[in-house]
Amino acid sequence: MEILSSSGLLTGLNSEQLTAVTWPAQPALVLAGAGSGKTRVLTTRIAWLLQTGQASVHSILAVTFTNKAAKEMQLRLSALLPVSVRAMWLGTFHGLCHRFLRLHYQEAGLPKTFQILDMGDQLSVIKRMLKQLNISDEIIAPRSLQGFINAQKENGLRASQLSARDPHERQMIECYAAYDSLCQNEGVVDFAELMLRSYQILQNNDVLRSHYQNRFNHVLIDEFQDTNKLQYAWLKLLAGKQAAFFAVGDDDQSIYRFRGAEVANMTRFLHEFNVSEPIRLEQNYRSVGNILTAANAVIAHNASRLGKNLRTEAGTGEKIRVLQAINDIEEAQFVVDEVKALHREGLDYIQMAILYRSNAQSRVLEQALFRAGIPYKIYGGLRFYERQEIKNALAYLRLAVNPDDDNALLRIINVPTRGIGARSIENIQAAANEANTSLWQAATNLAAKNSKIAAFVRLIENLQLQATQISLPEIMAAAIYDSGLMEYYRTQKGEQQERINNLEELLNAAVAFKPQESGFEFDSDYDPNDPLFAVLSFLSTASLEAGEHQAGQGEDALQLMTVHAAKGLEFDGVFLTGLEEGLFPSEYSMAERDGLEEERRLMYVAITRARKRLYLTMAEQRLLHGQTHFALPSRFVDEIPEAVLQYLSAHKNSLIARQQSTQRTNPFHSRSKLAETQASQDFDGFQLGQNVHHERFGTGVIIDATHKAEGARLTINFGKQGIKELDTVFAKDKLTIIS
DNA sequence: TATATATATAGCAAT
DNA sequence: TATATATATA
Repeated sequence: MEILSSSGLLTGLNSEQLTAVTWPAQPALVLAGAGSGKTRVLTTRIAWLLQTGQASVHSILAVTFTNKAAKEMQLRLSALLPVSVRAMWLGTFHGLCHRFLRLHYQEAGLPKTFQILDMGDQLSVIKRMLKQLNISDEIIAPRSLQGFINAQKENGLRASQLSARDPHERQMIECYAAYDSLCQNEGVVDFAELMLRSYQILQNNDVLRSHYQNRFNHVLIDEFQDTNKLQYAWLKLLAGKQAAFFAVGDDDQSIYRFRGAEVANMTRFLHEFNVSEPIRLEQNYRSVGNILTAANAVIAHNASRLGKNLRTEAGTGEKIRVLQAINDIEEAQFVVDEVKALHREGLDYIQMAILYRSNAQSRVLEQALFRAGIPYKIYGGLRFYERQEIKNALAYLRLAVNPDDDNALLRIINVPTRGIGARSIENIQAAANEANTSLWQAATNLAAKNSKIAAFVRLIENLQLQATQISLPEIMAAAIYDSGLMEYYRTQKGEQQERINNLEELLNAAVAFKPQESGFEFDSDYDPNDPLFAVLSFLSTASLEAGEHQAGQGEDALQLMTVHAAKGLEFDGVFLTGLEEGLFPSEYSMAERDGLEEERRLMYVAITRARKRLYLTMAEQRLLHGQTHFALPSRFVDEIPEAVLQYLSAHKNSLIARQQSTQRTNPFHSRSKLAETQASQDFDGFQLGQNVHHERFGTGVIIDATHKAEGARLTINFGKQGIKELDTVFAKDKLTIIS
């Protein structure tokens, strides 16, 4: 073991990890369980390849899904070895494709200043296009078209490669084609287009393809289970015949099917690369035994798995605490009380997280935390770069560098209001259609006749000029102040201080921005001293890292996020909230094929975030979208062995272990008084929120009811049996009220 | 043309 | 709940 002793790199690795890290230059699939040291394996392998001279920084392609993960790897790598990480192609799929397209914009048929559409931008382009084509929302819903287009692109398919099975689908495909040509005219690309465009260039351009295939001899991919068809194809194309394809993933943590991820890529990989057996990392360094028992038990309910069982050398630890609250407010209060108690015992807030299935659930928690004066930080939700004032300010900049961006123009032509109303905009659009030009071009033509349009044109022309002359922060300031945007928010009534602060924050971000660190590759075409270079990098970073902007980092604050956002993170204490049927698993998932398995994997991810202490909480009643919902505890809680659970009840801030129920199926059969009074309207002898038993469907809860001419119609959630609608006229004697 | 108010309508996870 | 659209009125 010469290498071992000569280098500190490999010390401390267990034998599974060592096998993975020092795997020869051959394809490998590493099946890495949660908390098994996956990131460590990846970074150590890269360092080892570099140190032993098997690879150079130029010959490595390393891909992650989030910017956070990419930065983490950069950081750890530079701690291991003094390498120039910037020269390495290490980044997210979208970040690397963006870099590629900026480098090869000519081959890609894109303008040098092309801009990126985020989901919101994409939706407005689609709406605008549908209006232009005179297609109403009822015939094609903008959101469904958006989903359709993205799904096709993620499968690597252009409109021309699709065939329709019915007239509606034919229209969707026509819209897809129209959308693509609109984007092309306006010089904008959406997220999926970044990938597809890069892929197609590599596929069609022999020179470029062989250049990159010769260059990369090691291709490493993290979170492989979340790759979609196109991403996998892109990786294979870049790897070529001779590169070593090193894939790390966990099929049990595949939670992005809704955006095209295919777990099947893992088995496909094994087959296509002739890998007989994956390398399994099953030693968990994160959680105590009880938590792992729960995670293993839950995930065992899934049928399609590669198979893996986590083990730990830590003790069993505490039991997992379970609480069912009367409603969402009480649930939040319980969490707050527990957080306070744990903090008093010496646990830092930053070591605790509250997780939930959907962002809408954060509100109640936030209020309770705010009242209690606990510092907290929310991830996700409305991100910094998605706020309207930020998007408005950036739209000025986008228009300045790329005047064909109609979306940007429409966004701010009358923000702040400058007398260009709906009528004037229609005129501009008509003129643009007539002459087949961009809106900007049409506006400049109309400026002679309309003084208000003329003023707007002058404003933008001035910004355009500045974009070639002055520095990024100065241009940003011009976009915010000269446009009148800041003044607009200052004089608007209502609480606009937040928006003003955000605009100032945006200015700070522009001052602090370092284009060299933005993952932009230097090319002879770009002069790093050219302000345009900085503006383009800044705008792209804003689109690609919309969520990463974080104020007050390093502060001791409780972490709030969705389970999706929590993937890859770990905390000493985790509160998993809203564990109710219909919410988690979500009701949408139940209608989809294999939807439940995906939700279960999500549950698995959630459980395995916790190191020492885990709480599972749920509410009998909660307010969602302004309506009261009733639900049973999530089936996933039932899937955890009772031996590792401890049921609690919340009473005046003190916890009393609830008498353990002998009924395995429903430990929560006592109903609260409050819930009853709030749902006391009578429906032929039944009430909302009541637990009932049906001879065929088992135990369920009444979630909705309507009066009928005779009797009433009840909507009952029977958990595993699904949601059923029953008429009391027929079903009355089959139903017994049990609470 | 700009603004205020009323009413309908869809609603999950995120690079 | 948030957002879009319609309608009224200055």
